[in-house]
Amino acid sequence: MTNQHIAPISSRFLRNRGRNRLSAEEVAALEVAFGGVRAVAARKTLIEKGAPVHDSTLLIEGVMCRYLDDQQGHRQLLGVHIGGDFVDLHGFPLDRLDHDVATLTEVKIATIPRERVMALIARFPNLARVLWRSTMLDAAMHREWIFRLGRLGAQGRVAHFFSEMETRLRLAGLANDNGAPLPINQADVAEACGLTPVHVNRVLRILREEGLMTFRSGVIEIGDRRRLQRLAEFDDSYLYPDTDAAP
Amino acid sequence: MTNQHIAPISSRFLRNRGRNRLSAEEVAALEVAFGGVRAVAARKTLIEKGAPVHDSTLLIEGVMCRYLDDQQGHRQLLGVHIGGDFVDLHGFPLDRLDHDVATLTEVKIATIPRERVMALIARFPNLARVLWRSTMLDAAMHREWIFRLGRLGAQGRVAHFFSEMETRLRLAGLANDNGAPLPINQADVAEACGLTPVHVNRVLRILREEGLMTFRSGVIEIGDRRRLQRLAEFDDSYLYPDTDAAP
DNA sequence: CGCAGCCTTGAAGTAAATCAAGGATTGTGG
DNA sequence: CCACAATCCTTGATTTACTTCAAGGCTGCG
Repeated sequence: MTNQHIAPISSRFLRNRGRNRLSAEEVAALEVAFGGVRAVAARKTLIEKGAPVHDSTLLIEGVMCRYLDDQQGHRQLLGVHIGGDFVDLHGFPLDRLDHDVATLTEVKIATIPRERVMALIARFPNLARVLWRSTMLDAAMHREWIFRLGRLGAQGRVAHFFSEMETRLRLAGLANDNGAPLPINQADVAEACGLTPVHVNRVLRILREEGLMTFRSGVIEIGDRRRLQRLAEFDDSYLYPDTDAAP
Repeated sequence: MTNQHIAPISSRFLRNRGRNRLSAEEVAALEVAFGGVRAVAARKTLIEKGAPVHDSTLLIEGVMCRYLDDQQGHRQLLGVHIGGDFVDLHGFPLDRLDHDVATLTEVKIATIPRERVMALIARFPNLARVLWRSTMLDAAMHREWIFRLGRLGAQGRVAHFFSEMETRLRLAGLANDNGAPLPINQADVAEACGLTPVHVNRVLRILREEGLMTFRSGVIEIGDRRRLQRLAEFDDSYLYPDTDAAP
């Protein structure tokens, strides 16, 4: 099923998060609800904590993140988003956001005004379920991040982070034979894993020397998936790959 | 507004998570959808990871938790639930659960069969939004737990955990002048905060000696809320207290 | 060429884990 | 009502993983 022609904006969402769950009519209604596609530079905060939610933002291309700052201004990443993810859909039922949303790379995004989301889900109850489900997938990832930070050591955390990202990129159809492209730096990984950049660097060296994986120039390459996932205590079922992804 | 008479099962949910957002008709429909109230002993796993979701469970009284096990069987708590919380509503759009759900104390619960939830939200789109919103509040708490584990030291983590629980208990109308009752032990706190029980004990002693708070016999007492919240970097806005709680 | 951003490595310091032992509290059966 | 067990809490000594501080080396780009 190629949605690319009939749904240029939402095709990756459909593949990544909503596959086989929307009718042609629903896809068409969703597609026309978006405003135009917009480009945003890397390292820009798009939405500030506390801001009222007027739109929902779909990430089409690039990498974004959500984060909370601590008192010294150090970030804790709460999630990393890739093409096909809604980055602030959870703000729709909550009215305002409880954290910041920023770009990590240059991105292309499209937005839907809040009222149009309201109208869409009133007209298509099934679409409401698909959108709810998408926010629940983010919540499932949140839970796994809690596990990662609460129970794993530095090597496990980094291994888990990259296991998740590589799996998601693959499920979204964004990985290829050369690896999975994730153009972020070691400091970003540190902010995701609750570690210092220095220590992430040391951990990456160990993982590289052990042949488990490499992360160089923004590309993830898995060397030994089995051992990497054992170290990470990683089980992809929380990404619901069987019910949600490309075949 | 006292829902206790007209909605004996869902009254605390309404107060805690859905206040002023449901019509009398919606409340009545929700109330009759529940099966009977059931008691469960302390420290029982109610729902296992991977289990298909046939019902949604509302916690009426007592304390429950969600958790993931690591390879040595040590738990990481993902959330703690009090009266008025749905403990597995997120499983409704996801079909199966990605973690375990267990009781920490004796509890009273009520369940709604999945099909009835489907029928209810088809009939009352507003109820769908209120339920979605409730799951989004859990996600907001997840995010704060990620921050807690990723950016705070042991004292901050424990202070943050108890700040959250005390606030939630108060918003749910479950706290009183003697403090906020949370009948769990230090090992549970350790599993929530990603620490060892020994270290939680040491941290609690410091917090007690500094006059910030005490936690004894399952009761939280806040000594100096301002300083506790500064230590915890705690800001209650993620609990949406203005829009959601008792007046 | 020279600068900026990012990565890498070393040495010293520290927060929390681990290991170990006892003490308090609650509940229970004689 | 007391003996005893079970559970939970408390404290000390040692070890360890990660941070912090510091410096230098790549790589790509204007």
